[in-house]
Order: sequence, then C-alpha cells, then structure tokens
Amino acid sequence: VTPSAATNEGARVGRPPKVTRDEIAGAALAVLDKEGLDALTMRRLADELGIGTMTLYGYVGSKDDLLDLAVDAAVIDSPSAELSGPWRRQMSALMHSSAERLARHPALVRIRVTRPVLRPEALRFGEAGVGILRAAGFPDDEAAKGFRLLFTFTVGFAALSPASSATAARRDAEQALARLPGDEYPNLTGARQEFAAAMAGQEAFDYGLERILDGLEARLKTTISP
Amino acid sequence: VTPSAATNEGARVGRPPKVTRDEIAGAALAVLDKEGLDALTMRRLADELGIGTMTLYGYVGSKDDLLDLAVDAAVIDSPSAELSGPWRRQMSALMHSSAERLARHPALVRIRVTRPVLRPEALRFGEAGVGILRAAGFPDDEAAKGFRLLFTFTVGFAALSPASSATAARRDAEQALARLPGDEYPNLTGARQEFAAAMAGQEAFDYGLERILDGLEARLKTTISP
DNA sequence: ACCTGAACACCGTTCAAGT
DNA sequence: ACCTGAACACCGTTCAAGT
Repeated sequence: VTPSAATNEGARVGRPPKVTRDEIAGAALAVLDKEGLDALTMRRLADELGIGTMTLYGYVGSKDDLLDLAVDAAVIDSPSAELSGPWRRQMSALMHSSAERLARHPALVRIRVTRPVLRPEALRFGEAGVGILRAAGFPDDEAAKGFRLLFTFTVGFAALSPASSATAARRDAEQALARLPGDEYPNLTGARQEFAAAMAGQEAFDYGLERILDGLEARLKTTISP
Repeated sequence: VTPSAATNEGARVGRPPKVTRDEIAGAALAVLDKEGLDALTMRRLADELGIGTMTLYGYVGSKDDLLDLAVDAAVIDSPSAELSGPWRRQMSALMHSSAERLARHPALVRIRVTRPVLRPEALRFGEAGVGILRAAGFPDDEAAKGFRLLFTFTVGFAALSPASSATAARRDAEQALARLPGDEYPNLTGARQEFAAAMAGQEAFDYGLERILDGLEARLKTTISP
C-alpha cells in the first residue's frame, strides 16, 4: 500500500505531507478488521503506510487517538439504515444495521468497551435512536433510557458472542456443557443444545430484540398513552 | 504480602511450594480490583507475592490461564443471591446480584469480552438463570434465549457504563453533548440531560431490566401459556 | 521438586536530530 | 515543515541453570 500524494495542495511552504489523517484512519481500520486489535501496533501501521513509525505522531497524538479515528472511519463508511414506517419497524432496522456493522468490525466492540465513545460521529446512532422513541411518544427520559437498553443489548451481543464464527462458538459451548456434572448443573445439561444455540447467531439476537421491543411497546400502551 | 506456608503438607520430597494457585488467584484479583486490567503484569504479580517472575509459570500455564483463575476467584467469593418467590422476582434478584458483582470487579468485564468464559464456576450464573425461566414455563429454547438476553444486558451495561464513577460518566457525556451542533443532533441536544443521565447508574439499569422482564412476561402470557 | 536470572522479541513514546 | 532512528522503560515467555 503506497500512500497517495498529499491532498493539502494549499500548503505554502516546506515538504508536502506523506499521508493524511484519513489515510491513516483507513489503514488502521483495515488492520483491525483483518487481524484484530492486538495486531494494530504503531510500528505495524507505519510499515503498512510505508512511513517511519514516529511519523505517525505528526498526525495523531497517541495510540488512543488513533483508535478514535478508526472508530470514526467505520461509522462514516457504513451506510445508515433508511428509516420509515411505524416506530417499532424503524427501531428494528436501526438495531439490525448496527449489529451488522459491529459484526463487520469486531475490534470496534473491544475499543468501545475500553472507554466510552462520545465522539460526534459515533453519536449519530444515538441521535437516530432517541429520535425514533421520542416520535413514538416516549417522554425524553424514557426515550433516553429505552435507547440505552437497546444500545446495550446490541453492543453487548456483539461483544459477548465470540468473534469467531457462530458455529465454532456453539461447538465450544456444547463441549464445555458436556463436561459439566449433571447433578450440579441440571438445567444446563438438560437444555444443552438450546443453551449452546443461544450463545450466538441471528436467531438469538432477533429473539432478544423482539422481547425488548415487546416490553417497550407494552410500556407505551399501558402507562404512557393508554 | 508474604506468602503463607505451603498447604500441601502431604508432599513427599523436595522443597515445599512457596505459594498455592489460590493465593496467586487471590493476589491477581486484588490487583485487578485495585488498579485494573492493564496493571496486572506477571512481573508485578510476582513482586506482590514476593517470588520470582518465572516462578508463576510453575503454577499457571500462561497469562490467559491466570486471568481465568482470577475470574473463578471472583465468582467463588461472591455470595449467590437467594432465590424465592415468583419467577420475575427471582430473576430480578439474580440480575441485580450479578450487576453488583460486576461493578465490584470492573476488570472482569473486560476479560469476559476478550473471549467467552465457559468455565464451570462462571456457568453457575447461567444454570440459575435458565432454571428460573424453565420453572416459569418457558420451553428450553426460549429459556436459553431469554437468559441470553438478560445476561447480555447485564454484562453489557457493566461494560458500557464507564468504570469511573457514574457521576463522572454523566458529566463527560453532558459536555460532549453540549458541543454538538443542534441542527444535526436535534434529539440529543433536546434531551441532553436525560441522555446523559441514562449513560450510567442504577435507574437506567432498573428501567432496562423491567422492560425486558415485561417483554418476557408478555411472551409467557400471550404465546406460551395464555 | 521447585525456583529463577538472563535473554529474546516485542510494545508505546520521548528525544534529538536530520532535510 | 515535516520526517525519523536511537533510546527508554516497559511487556510475555523460552531457556538453561541453580538448590
């Protein structure tokens, strides 16, 4: 990967920059997607861009700063879900599109868990979610807490359902359950197949999302606007 | 901290061990609780125990192995919730006790996110949760998926609500929201206080948990045993 | 049997230069 | 203006010894 020519043609003096912040962010995201969070080191990224390691520090303040840039890059180049129809359908589409993005960029989940992400690009998701719930009739505090619930489930599911394939995750779970003593774990050994199946995959996500939306809908109907 | 005498007095020959696996696990958990995941290094832990760094490798196979031991130690010395009454009350107690444990050991959440934890000690929580839902009348597959939903929310909430104090988290969120352009983020700037309040804290957790239980209860009443 | 220093192949980042 | 090698203070772990 050779860096393209500098884009700030308006610069007046001195050498033109070898790379841009955007190129750095894109290359970082590519390493994260391909090989995971542990593979992204400053030396490795500099090699990838064909520049000296320390050159990176002319563009980013620190490695944490670099991770923030990569998060932004992932948010930006994902198409946002188109939102229409009743609030429940809109919310389902928003959460599914978010779940897909996180599945495409598993390393982002680990970054998000390390520290809160409050950058404007990342907050677009919250803006859309709170907007849907407000329009549905939830008062502001319940719209905020309701979105937090949906957000927590969606990101949590991506984080806890192992990054490896759902199939491998279920196989590992089943093997672990098979080794449990039946008298101490009657429910897990009794529902072994089902528990392993629920560890990952689309069906488990959909079931959880539907139950949450059921709960919010009940709240709306019985308490807020009966 | 000086290591106590070896406990395996039945050993027949050679030098008695300087520490036990339990002592190592306890010291590791103490470092995790006090200073977080990044502070736990093999050298640091060995110093804490008054032994050479490489001595640790006589007791644990690798650092990953050590982290598993620490997770087990945290599960073991937490009192399990007493479960009685209707299923909804039991489940609420189980999730609250789990949320409190995770809050007491924030580093455990980061470990769990790194890879699935399928050790017997950690599965006791799943055993209890699936048992409650089965007894309530959920078929095995829905008990498994329903527990997965509750588990995902509880662990996700602990992971995403910043490890620092809830007060600091809300202040940071409010400052970030105050800097957003109002025309691009009408909902977040309109419900700024409420959104920041929902970022962390008991009330946001309780609201989410109640909506999930509402959704599961509706499922039970309308579809499973109407 | 059990313990451990030296060494290896890594990190992120500071510093002092280079052009 | 912009770039960068050397160096510092760390990692986890292998190896070859020590008692």
